Amino acid sequence: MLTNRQLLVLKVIVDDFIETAQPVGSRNIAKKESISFSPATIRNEMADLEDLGYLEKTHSSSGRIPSEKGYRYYVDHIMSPLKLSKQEINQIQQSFSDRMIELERVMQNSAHILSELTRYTTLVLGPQVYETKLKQLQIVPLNNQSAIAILITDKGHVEHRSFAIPEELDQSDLEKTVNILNEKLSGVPIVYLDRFIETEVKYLLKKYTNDFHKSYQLLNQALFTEQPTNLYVSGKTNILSQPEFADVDKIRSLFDIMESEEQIAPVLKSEDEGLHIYIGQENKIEEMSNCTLITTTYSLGDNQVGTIALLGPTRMDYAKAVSILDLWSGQMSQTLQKWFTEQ
Amino acid sequence: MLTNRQLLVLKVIVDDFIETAQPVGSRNIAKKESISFSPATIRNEMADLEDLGYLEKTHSSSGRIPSEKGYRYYVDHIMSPLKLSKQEINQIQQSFSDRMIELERVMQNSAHILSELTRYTTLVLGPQVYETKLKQLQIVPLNNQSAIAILITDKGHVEHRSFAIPEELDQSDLEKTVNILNEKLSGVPIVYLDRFIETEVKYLLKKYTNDFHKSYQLLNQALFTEQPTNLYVSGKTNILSQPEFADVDKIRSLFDIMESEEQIAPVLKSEDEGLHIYIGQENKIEEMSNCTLITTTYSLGDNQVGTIALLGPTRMDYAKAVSILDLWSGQMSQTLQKWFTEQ
DNA sequence: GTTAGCACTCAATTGTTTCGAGTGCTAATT
DNA sequence: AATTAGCACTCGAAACAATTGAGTGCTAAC
Repeated sequence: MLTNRQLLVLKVIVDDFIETAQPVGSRNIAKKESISFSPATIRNEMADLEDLGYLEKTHSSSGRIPSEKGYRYYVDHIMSPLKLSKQEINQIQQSFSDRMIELERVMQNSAHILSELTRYTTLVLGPQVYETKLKQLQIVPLNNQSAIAILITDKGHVEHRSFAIPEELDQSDLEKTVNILNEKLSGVPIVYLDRFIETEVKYLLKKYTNDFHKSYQLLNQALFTEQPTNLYVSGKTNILSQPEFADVDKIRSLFDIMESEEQIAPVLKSEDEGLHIYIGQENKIEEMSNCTLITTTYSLGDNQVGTIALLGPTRMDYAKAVSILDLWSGQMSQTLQKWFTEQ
Repeated sequence: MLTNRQLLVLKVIVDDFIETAQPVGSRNIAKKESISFSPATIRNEMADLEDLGYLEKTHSSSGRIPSEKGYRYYVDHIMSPLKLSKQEINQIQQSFSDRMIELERVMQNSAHILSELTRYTTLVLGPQVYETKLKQLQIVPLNNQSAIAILITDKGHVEHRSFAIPEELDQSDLEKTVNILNEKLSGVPIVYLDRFIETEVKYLLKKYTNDFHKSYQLLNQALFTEQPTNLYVSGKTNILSQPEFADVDKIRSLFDIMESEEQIAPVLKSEDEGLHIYIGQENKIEEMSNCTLITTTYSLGDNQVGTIALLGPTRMDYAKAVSILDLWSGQMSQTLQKWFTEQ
């Protein structure tokens, strides 16, 4: 257990290093208002903190920098949430106040604003639309081999996928299946699609089509191919202005990661509810091992529906990042709630 | 006018510098097989070429590097197209041989393969679908204020846009307009949409709706808002492995450009038919001033429908890049032709 | 016209020195 | 017993000099 003074010293060092990116020396610490003891005392404390693993030296006679364990302790026990400025709060709130026609646009916009405010990279995983209803389903055959399925939800989300029409499905069956789907599936909440198809649609297909199996296959191709990810990223280049990324190789590997949804999306998807901080090596992706990822989820009612994250150097302004994410996720959840109950 | 020997020297220097990224000295040139005269002679020629502006020195006793004018001359008068390897040709051809359900996927795939082959950044501006027909138009009202328009072309391209429904448009007019549009516009070639609306649709709207103006406004909102750009970019990080981009600031500004479609798309859109090479300062975008952009167009029949481009350092492998672009654009045009006439 | 020869240039590398911010330890002070 | 002053020591960073070598331009010989 750390003494109060050790706590104070650790806090000052982390705060200073977050600001300046330079190792912090005892003399500089002693100059701070909050510090009332001499450099020598601080040196002793620092030596202890280093022994305990909270601090590191870059070389034998340098000042100290926080270790990952130090950041972890800071985040868990020391840091207090930052009070955001009115302006910052306003900006975040405004990203919700625009007339939201499409959820997509809100997401993109939010990502943009958060990356501007924090100067870190923002990743938003769009909502899993549990409660949205299928406003309309359209299957449009393009020719004999292929067709396009278009799903429109009542919240303005449009999704389309092309797929191959099963061979040997005859023309009349195709038409019938398409008609049945188009007619029957409108207005069905997405989560119930499975069940609804089981109970209502299957029976119709059996009744009206010649080759039930082929028709059913068509249906599955149209509705249940690939789960689309909806990841919005903004401020990718922000991370370039951080001094820890002066090295082109690091930049390259990090960018390659950020470019590929397939690698990032699963990480965000697997998040538990609430706010999580992954410091350095704690990240599951190796290329992020000198970054910190802060994630938080947002929800609709009791359902967690999406994730938002900030990616920056381990020397991140944790207090600010956390405050901003908290504010956003609260606002987002609230807005979703309002939006989904209003009409 | 350059002598043959000057031509040869210039060619050797450009080729060597493209390969090594190092200033080329007279001794090294003399060692090449194609060179049968001494370093001293070469030095004289190089001095002349420098006076003429085709070569530069990085400092007073360094070897020479090509100037932008030198590259320009090389590209215009010296370079001969590179014969591609069978493997390279195969890879490009294969990107067309997959069963093309969606044009989008072909584009994305092509961009990927070209960036792999060249190690430069590939930019593809998708086809302006002159000849495609509207397979289906759907306007789906979400609520009283907003609706979504979905356009599906017969080539599987899906486009959607949300828009606000004009206020005070009464319910019955809305329904009627939507019905008329949905019914009448299917199968109409995109280029004729304007005309078709003038001749066929306007008259129907006038006849069946109460407030023609509002309905007509609705139609315009649905069909003619923002022209969506369809830009596919691949291999953005390739450029990071070029030694000329060791500097983080340059990287940053270039990446910021590449992130924003709004800045890139117009450049590609404005291209004249055929192959164009923009070396360094010739680029319209300042941040690209130490890059070369090679663009070429592809076409359907006589109509130029899209553009593809490679972005790399000025020290680019011009011969290879040009050969690859030529091959691709030929294949693409051919494929489009086949595809649009076959059914 | 070509080339050998030579003095000259300059970036890059290496080694040396100096500087200063910082440490750890010990002894004096509170 | 805790704190602090004092001091020797460490080490990176910056400044400077010396060395090296790849390259040039020029002149004179071939």
